[in-house]
Amino acid sequence: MEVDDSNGALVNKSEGNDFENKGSSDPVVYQLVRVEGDGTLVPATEDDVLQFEHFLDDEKVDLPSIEDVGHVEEFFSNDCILPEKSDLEDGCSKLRSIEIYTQKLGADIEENRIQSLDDSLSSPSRCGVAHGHPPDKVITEQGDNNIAQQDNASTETTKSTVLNDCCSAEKDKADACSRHVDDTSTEPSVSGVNSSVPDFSILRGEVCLDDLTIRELQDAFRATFGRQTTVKDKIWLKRRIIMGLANSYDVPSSGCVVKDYKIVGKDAKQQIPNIGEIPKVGLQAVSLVRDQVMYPGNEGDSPSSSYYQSEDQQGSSKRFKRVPVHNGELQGNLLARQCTNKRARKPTKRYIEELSDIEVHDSTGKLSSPAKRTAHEEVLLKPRISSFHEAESLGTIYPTRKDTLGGFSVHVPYVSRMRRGRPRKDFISFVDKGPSVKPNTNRVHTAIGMMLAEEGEDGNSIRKAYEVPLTVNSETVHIEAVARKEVQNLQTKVYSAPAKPKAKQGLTRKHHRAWTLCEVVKLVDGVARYGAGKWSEIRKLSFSSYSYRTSVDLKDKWRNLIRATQTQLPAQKDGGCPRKINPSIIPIPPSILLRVKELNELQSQGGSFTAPVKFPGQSSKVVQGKGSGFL
DNA sequence: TTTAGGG
DNA sequence: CCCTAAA
Repeated sequence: MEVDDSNGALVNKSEGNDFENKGSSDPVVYQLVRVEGDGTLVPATEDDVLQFEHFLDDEKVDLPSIEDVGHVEEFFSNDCILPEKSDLEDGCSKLRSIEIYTQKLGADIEENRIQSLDDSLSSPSRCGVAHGHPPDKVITEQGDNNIAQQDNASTETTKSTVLNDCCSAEKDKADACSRHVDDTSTEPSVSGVNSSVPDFSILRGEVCLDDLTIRELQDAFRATFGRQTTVKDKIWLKRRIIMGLANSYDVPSSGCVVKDYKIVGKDAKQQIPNIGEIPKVGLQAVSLVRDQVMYPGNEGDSPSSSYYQSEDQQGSSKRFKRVPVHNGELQGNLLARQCTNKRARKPTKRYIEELSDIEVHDSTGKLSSPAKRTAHEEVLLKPRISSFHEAESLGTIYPTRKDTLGGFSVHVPYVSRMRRGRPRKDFISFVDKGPSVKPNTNRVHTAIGMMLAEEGEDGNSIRKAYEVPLTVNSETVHIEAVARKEVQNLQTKVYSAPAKPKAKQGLTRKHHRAWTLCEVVKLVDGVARYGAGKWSEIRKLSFSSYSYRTSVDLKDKWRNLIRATQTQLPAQKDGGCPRKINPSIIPIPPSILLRVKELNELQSQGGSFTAPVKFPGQSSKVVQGKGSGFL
């Protein structure tokens, strides 16, 4: 069931059992396990256990309400405990409770899922299944279930789960409508809302694809990959879905059951539980799943609930706090969090756009903003291949940074410099379909990347090359010219959207070039001659030989010089320089700084600009500065 | 395009 | 250095 992208985790491992109900007496114990990025299971640490412990306190007090589920979902999507069955002999009832709690969470999440589905109901064919079962009922029944389970557990230190095979009668209980929903979730998801007992078939990660119709398979495909498919080939669909679920390309096309990341034959279900893989922790068995719950998509709004977060433990633990928040508030909180995560920034127009984008999406009721925001955060935190799926499923495609060019594996959506405007559907599909679809383009892509990776003679070629197709750049070195062509090719091929001049992609950063004293002197000289602010003039006349210095650079440098005069000079007067002196950095000669200061004061206060007048005298000073032995 | 200014 | 807004 679990879709693991990069560093996430699979969800659970469970022995196949078909106990229909809680009456079962099969001894089951739960073990706390952390799922590492590579899919291996590691025994949970004390901290992990503690993290979940406080859930027990809340458990009976306030069960998550529908308003709460947004948060629950958030929690669930990040760090999940899911039941794991194994043959350990002893169990801790506390942790069992945790597991139970998770069950509730699962059910609640499902409720939420369906509710949001209902809210944003775009397809008339969908039914609000949640109506059939008021949340209270579900929760209550869950509670009953819990009690029974706990009793069982406390007496025999065993636990019976209510796991059902996905093809079992449990599923059949669902009416046609809910069935549809369930089917859509032939993949990582919590399901079985309308039944009083949580359907763990999905949680267990077992999926029967054989019984699905083409339409259902297509739904599952969409849920899995986040995009539509028109393929009607059942086998193909099955393969794709399973591949998507199992991250494997070696998949049989029929009779397959996705189980614990493994594809097993339908009949092989009863076979060997890979106990060996499960490190036994003294007490119990719970599988701690981080980062990886994918919610089944339903008619396009799937991505809204698919909610990946990759944050460190600290960040995740924050999420455990179950603060009852209304969805609206939740949005606000999350938004605020986003703001705090990002560097504080003045709300420029663009920023406002970004924010309002979220709002817009919210207003659609599709709840796509969380996912989008997630993508934002995630991208900033940790590049993950999965981002593409997210983005794709959102219908919003994030551009990637330069490292993209080497190949798909290094595509890193870079949101903060995100392309605005319409999503590049083509690009995503291109990415998704992989090299086989458009191998030519891919090769070109790579080739360009490699070519551009070579630094041009002035060190700016990379950047320029990328900018060229988008802006008009008069300076063109050879490599740039070639690159322009190719990149434009790419643009038309890959990004079918017309390249707006403004749609610059901050793919690369200009090669940093330390300012030499000579340059500084020229700059100061130029300022003295033409006046501060005439940067383009200074550049033309004084920096003609430094093609890599733009007028903006000059302006920035001058600003820095001004700052230096305001800080460095007094400090030098004080005598002691508290900071370590980096020998590789040549301090700007005080004489020059002094002149900068003079120029600045003169030009800023003087109002009427008379810089040229000062030129001769300053020039001589510069000579002095040069001769003062700083270089 | 250039300049000014925040990040 | 980057990114924008404004001129």
